[in-house]
Amino acid sequence: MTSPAIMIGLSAVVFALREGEARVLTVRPRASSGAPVALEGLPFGPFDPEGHRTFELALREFVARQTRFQLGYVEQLYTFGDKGRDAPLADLGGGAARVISVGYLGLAPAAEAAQERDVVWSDFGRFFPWEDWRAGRPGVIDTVLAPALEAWAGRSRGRGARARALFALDGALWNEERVLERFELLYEAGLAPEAARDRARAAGAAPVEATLREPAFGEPMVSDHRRILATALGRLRGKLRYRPIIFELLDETFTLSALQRAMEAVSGIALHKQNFRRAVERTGLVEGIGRTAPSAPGRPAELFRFRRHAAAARPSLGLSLPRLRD
Amino acid sequence: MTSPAIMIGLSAVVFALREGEARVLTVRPRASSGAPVALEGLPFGPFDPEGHRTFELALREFVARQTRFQLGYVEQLYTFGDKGRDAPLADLGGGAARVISVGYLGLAPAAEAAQERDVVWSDFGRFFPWEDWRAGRPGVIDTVLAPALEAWAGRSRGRGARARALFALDGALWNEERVLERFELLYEAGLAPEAARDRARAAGAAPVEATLREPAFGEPMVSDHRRILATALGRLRGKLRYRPIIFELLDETFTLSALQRAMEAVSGIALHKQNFRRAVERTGLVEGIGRTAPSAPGRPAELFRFRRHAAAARPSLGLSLPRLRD
DNA sequence: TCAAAAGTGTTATCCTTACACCCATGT
DNA sequence: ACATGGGTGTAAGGATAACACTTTTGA
Repeated sequence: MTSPAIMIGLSAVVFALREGEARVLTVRPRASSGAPVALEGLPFGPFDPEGHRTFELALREFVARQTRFQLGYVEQLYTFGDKGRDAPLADLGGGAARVISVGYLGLAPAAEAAQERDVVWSDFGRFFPWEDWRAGRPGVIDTVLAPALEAWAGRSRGRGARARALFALDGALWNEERVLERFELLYEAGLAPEAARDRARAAGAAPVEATLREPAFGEPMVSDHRRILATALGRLRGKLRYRPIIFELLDETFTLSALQRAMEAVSGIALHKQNFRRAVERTGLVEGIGRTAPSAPGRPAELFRFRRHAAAARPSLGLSLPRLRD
Repeated sequence: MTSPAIMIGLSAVVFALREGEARVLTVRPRASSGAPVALEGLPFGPFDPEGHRTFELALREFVARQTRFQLGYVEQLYTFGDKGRDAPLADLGGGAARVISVGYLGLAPAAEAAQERDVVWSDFGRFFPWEDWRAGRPGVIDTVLAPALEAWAGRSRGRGARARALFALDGALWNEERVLERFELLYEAGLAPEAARDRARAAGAAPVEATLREPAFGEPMVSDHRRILATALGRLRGKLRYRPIIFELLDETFTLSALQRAMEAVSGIALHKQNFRRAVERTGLVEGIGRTAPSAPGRPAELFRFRRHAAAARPSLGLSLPRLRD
């Protein structure tokens, strides 16, 4: 018997800011008939060992092809290889290939050219409604998630403790970086729609589409793309603190408020204005350019610029996230 | 024309403490004749998509088979897929397969069963002699590396600045986490023996063995294993600060000095005793157990234990690294 | 009694947090 | 003038870094 083929796929999580909000690039795949299918996914492409010298080059190329723009910052996230998760292009070549997908995080500057059809910028709140705490604790946590998780935990001490720590229940503190663990908990608890789909598929049943969906659990995505997205968001949030990475999302010049709004949009928490500014100043990562931003209601704000050479000297320096409220 | 096969390989960087020193598990491969070949490598095994449900299970299995012991903590590091790097098992199946290797970091407790022949614990100073600053700035940096890097940099401002920042030249501060960047710089500068080997291979020449080697550049390893090792060491050093991960390397009970020595061995820097202890206490991650360590020269030390449940509540809490000298 | 390692006290300084307040512009 | 957002001062508390010192054992 011959060993089954392995395919390598590349998945890209591309973040950018649009109108001050953090967005992800998603693709609405079309069935062969031309009709759009229900679920969105991440830009995804096969890795061709013949044509591609490195993963990163291959990724940049197919993202450019699918979305018509160039990525800036790119970093490898994780390689997903579990059996049992749904693999979108597994039967592309005719045989039943095992797909290993290498996930990448990409950051794009705010201003971007027009998109292709079927490639859209999606607010990530659609996929993780519980991750945005900028306007305070999201209601869905207490109204939907907490009861559902409690029911799942039952009398298991371990499950209960995990749920409480991850979703800030019973006075536990919110940790914005643990995006992946939260999603995995919801998956494990069977609350993520993907869990039911994968179970059905494993049992050999036809894929069940559009069962009644509770929006509080987030929109599902194709394959394990929501897991890859969660990995990317968690990684990016963690990196904000110790890499000057937020500037990859901003324009050449920006106001301090725009910088703060960008940090807030990505991290999902509200920041304390004065303390944030002081902390930014101390890092020496930005400098004022003596001009002010074009008209807006209120006092005009000074424009700043990222000091790339200062950052190169100390690449393990990010911005602190002074929380506004507890 | 048919697409060439892809093989997935798994590489393991397994760290443990032996006699207070940080060691890596390395394998001395044997040529088919039975004679040992020159270079060591990491434990490496092919991933069989048929037999293995997940990468991690496959990794644990083949490490157990090659080394006769079980891993504790395991985490994925990075997936290496560049063409041009040497791939050790590429011709196993007869054809010229492209090998993609998924690197893993594993941590093993100090006490371990006997090894197989050809599997040895190696001090990582052998591979990175410039990474151990516990006894002060390593001499090789100024005697060998600095001049060699300077010659390579020539009048290039960028190269010079990178070399100075990474190797703490001209008063720049040492950053113990940037292990990979330092190795990549040496590789790029052609100072790592692997660079010459890979160039020769790319040019179609027979592998050159045992050219005159400067020990200050570190012992080379098979394939790109030294790069994987550098990735692992850098990742582990970074993680010490924000995950209670050092305890994976210690016994059930340990003295505070042993804890400090472990942190020092991994991070490669000397720590300030009192400030380290105060910082450890503040975290609440350890508790005294009221007993003292068995006899040793000097005053007996109290034994401590890792408080696993305290760590579970705040998994993003590591130990600080208060430096002893600047 | 002395070497060796464990363990304690104390201070200056810096960073973080949390207040409350003033400034410049468009309408 | 006033709403709107930009920008500043200051003080308490905690963390860090840098000192030097005492304690308890085995040889």
